[in-house]
Amino acid sequence: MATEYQPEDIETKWQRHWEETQAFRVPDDDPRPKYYLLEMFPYPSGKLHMGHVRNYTLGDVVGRQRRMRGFSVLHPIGWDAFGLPAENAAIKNKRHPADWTYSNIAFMRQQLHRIGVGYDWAREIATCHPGYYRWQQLMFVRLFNKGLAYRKGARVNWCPSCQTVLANEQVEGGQCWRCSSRVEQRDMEQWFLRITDYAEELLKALDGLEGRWPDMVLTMQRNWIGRSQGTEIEFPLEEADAAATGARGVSVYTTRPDTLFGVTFLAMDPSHEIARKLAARHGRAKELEAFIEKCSVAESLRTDADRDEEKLGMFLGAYCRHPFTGERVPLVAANYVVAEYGFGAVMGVPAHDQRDFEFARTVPLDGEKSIAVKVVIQPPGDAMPLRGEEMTEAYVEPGVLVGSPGFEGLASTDAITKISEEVERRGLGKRTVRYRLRDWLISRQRYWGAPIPMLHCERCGVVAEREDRLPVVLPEDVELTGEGGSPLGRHPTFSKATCPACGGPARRDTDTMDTFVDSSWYYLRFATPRLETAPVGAKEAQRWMPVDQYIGGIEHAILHLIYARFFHRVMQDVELLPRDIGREPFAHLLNQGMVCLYCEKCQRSHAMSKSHGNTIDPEEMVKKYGADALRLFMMFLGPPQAQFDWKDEGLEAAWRFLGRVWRAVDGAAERLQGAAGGGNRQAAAGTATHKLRVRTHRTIKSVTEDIENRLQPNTAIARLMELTTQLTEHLAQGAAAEFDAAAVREAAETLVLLLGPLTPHLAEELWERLGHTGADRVLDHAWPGYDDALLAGERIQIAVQVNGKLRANLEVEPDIAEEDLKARALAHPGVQSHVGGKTPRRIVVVPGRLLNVVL
RNA sequence: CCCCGGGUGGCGAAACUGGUAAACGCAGGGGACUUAAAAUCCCUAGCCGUGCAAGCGGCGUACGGGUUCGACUCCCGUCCCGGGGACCA
Repeated sequence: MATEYQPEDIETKWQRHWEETQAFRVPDDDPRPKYYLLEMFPYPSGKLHMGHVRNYTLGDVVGRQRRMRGFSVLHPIGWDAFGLPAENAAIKNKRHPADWTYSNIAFMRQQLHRIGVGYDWAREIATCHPGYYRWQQLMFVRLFNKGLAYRKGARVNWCPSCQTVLANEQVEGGQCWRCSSRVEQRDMEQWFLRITDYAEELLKALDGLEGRWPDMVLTMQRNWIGRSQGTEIEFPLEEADAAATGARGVSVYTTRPDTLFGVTFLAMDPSHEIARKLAARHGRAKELEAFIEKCSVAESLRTDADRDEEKLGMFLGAYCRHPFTGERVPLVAANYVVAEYGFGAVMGVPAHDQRDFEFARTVPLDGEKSIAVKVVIQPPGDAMPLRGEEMTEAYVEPGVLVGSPGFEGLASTDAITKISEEVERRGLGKRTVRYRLRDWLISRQRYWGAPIPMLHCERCGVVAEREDRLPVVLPEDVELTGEGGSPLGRHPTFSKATCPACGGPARRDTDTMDTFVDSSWYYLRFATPRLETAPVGAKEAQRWMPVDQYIGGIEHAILHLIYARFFHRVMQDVELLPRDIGREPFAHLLNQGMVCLYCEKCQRSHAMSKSHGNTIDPEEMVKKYGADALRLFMMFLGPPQAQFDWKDEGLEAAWRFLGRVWRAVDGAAERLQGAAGGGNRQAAAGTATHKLRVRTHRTIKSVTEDIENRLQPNTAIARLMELTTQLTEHLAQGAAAEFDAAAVREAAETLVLLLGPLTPHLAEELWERLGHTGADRVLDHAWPGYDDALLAGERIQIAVQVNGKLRANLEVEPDIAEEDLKARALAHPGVQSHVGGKTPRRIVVVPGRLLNVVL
C-alpha cells in the first residue's frame, strides 16, 4: 500500500487550504507576543526570479517557525510599484504603466502562492495606489512646513536627448543608459530632503545595531555618513579683491590644521562664486569658462575602468594672505575640489597631502614657476629629514612640527588642537564637524511616480498643497513619448491649479518623487494598510514596530536602509508616528546572497539576470520537482548570506531526499496503524529504540538552534537528513526484533514538524497520514521540545591525544571522574605505544570532549 | 588608494566560545535488486609513504612566522578573490 511522493497534488491541496482558511491573516489584538517579519518588497518586473524565491523562502521558514513557537507573526507583502521600467515598457509596447504594473502584480502574486509562502494578503499594498502615496504627499507637506523639504539649485546629470535628469546610477561611462548621448552637468532647481540634519543621530544609532545588523552594512553606512572633525580657516583676500568680490576672504575646511604653515596655494572649485568674481576682475573670465568646460569634458569621459583622475588647474590671477605669516598665497581653480563639501575650497599643502602634492607637481601656473613643496612635519625619531625638492610623494603620517613659528617642535597630533585654538583666538575660524552625507535630491522629471504636492504661485511663491486636498492624483491620461521633459508638464490640465494661500492661479509642480521615498516607509503602512485618517495607526504601530527581522539583498545596504532609518525618525518628528516606538525601524537585518549561474566560457559565475540571459525560471522548476523541493534546495545549498551557484543536480538531490522522507514517514504511518500505543519510554541504553530516541531529541535541539538563533537552515537540513536515514534504518531492522510504537511515532512526527517551516506542503500531508485531522495542523502545532535528561544520559566519546595528536577514542559514561578517565586513557594500547613508558608532564582534560597527554 | 568580507577535498559546504578538520550533500568508484534499464538500497572515498593484509607512519584549512598542551579559529607579515566607496581636504 506504499504510495509515491507526488508533489503537485499535495501542494495545490494545501495551498488551497491556506487560502480558504485565510491561514496567514493576523489580528492586531492577539494576546500572544508579536513577531514582525519582513522581506524587502519586490519591484513588479514581470515574473519571479530565483533571487525572489530564495529571499521569500527564507522569510517563510523563519515566519512559520516563529508561529510554531507561539508568536503572532505579521508577515506581509507589497509592491514597490512606481519606477522607470514601467514607463519604458509603456513607450515600447504602447501600454499604460498602470496597466503593465498591475498585470505584473497579478501574475507575480499567483507565483508567490505557488511557492507556498504564507503572507497576510489582506495587508497587500502597492506604492502606485493613491491610497498609499497620498500619505507620502502629506509627509512631504509636513516636512516642507518644518523646513525639512526645500528647493535649491543643484548640479545634476542631464541627458540632452531625453530631456531629463538622470540619477547617478543611470549614467554609464559618462553616457545616458538609454540613448548613449553624452550626459551634461546642469544647474537646476530641485527638491531636497534635509537628511543631513539627522546625520549625527543616524551615525550614533548604528552602535546600537552592532551584532544585529551585518558588520559590513554598518561599516558601509558609517562611511557613507562620513563624519569628520576639522577646522574652518579664513584666508584674507587683498583689499582690492575683497572689495570687488564682497568677501573678506576665502574659507577652507581642513582636518589637518597642523600643516597650516605648509600651505603654498589655495584651491577652489572652478564654479566657486569668489573664483568667478576674481577671474573676472583679473581679466580671466573667458579662460575660466574654458577651464570649466575642460573639467566637465574630462569628468564625463571618465569611466569606471579609468578612475585615475588627472589633476587640472588654473591660476586665477589673484592672491590671498596666509592668516598667520601674512605671506602671499596664490589662488587657483582646481578640478579636484568638491563643490558640495566644506566651502568648496581647500588649502593646498603639497608636502603633506597626496592630492595637493600631485597637483603641485603636475600643474604649472603662469605667474609662478611652480608650486613649492614646503615641509612642516618631520618624521619622528632618527629618520632622515624630508626635503621638499626631493620628495616623491606626500608625507601624511604624524611627526614633529618645523617651520611653524610659535609651534616648533610640537607633535603634530598636539598641534592640531593648539593651532585650532589659535585660529579661534584670532577670530579666523572655528572647529567643526562635517559629514559626507548630502541632502537627498528627491525630484524626478518622470511620470510614473508620486506627484510632489507643491504649487508655484506668481504672488505667493512656492506653496504647499492644502492637506485636505490631498492626494494630488497622478493623471492616467498622459501621453508617453520618451522625448522631451516631464510628461506631466505636457498634460493639458494637471499643472493648472489654484493657490491654496491666495486663491489665484498657480502652477502645479510636475516633478514626481524618487521611488526610494516610496520604499522608505512601506514597512509602517503594513500595520494599518487601509487606514484613511493617517499613514499609520498609533496603536498598531506600537503593537508591531519595530520589524523584528528584515531580510533582503545587500544592494540596499546604503541607500534604502539609510532613507528608511531617516523616515522612521522624521515621521516621529512631524507627528505622523508615535514617539514611543523606538528610533530604529529594523531590529535585525539579514542580507541574503545572490543566486548565480556558473559560466563555462568566463570560468566564473554571474548573477542571474535577464540582460545576461542566464536565468533559470522558478516556475519550470516548480512544475518539475515541486515547490517544496525548490525551497529545500535553496535553503540547503549554503548559508543564506553567501552567494550560491545554481545546480540542477542540487535540486534533484533535494527532491530525492523528500522522497526518502516520504517513504520513511509513510512507512512508519502504515506500521503505526496496526500497532498498539504505549511502548517503552525508558528503553535501555544501547538498544535500537533508545538510539532512535536520542537521535530524535538531538535533532530537535540542533534544528531549533540552527533556525531560531543562527538563521542557518542549511545545517538544520543536514540534521534532518540524518534523522531520516536513522528512521529508515530503524524501520528496516526493527521489523524483526523491536518495534516500539511510541518511539517510532515520536521520531516520525518530530521529523514532520521540524520540516514544517522548510517544506510546508509535504509536512502537512504526512502529518495527516500520521492520523492528525481537523484543526490539528503542523502550521499551528507547537514546535517540539527536547528532553535534556535523555541527551545528558548518553555515553560520550572522548578524544585522546598525545602531544596534541589524536591517538585513541574512548566511549565513557558522562559522569566519569577525571581520575578514572586519565587512568583509562593511559591504559589504552594506542596511547601506551606513544607514551612509551615516559612519565606525562601534564594531562589536559576538557570535560566531555578530549584529553591531551603532554610528554 | 581607502574600508569591509572571504580563501577548507574533484565540487557546494560543516566545524557555534581555541579542543577529534572535512558533518550533510553533489559528482566519482564498487556492489545488491532487475532479462535489462530507470528508480531504490548498501559499501567506499583528503594527500603521500609503507605492508599480502587488518593496519601503521607522516603531511594537510592560500603562503611565511608567532602565541598555546592544543590553532581553520587568536596575533604579525605576504599573496589572491569578491564587494563597497573613491579627489570629502
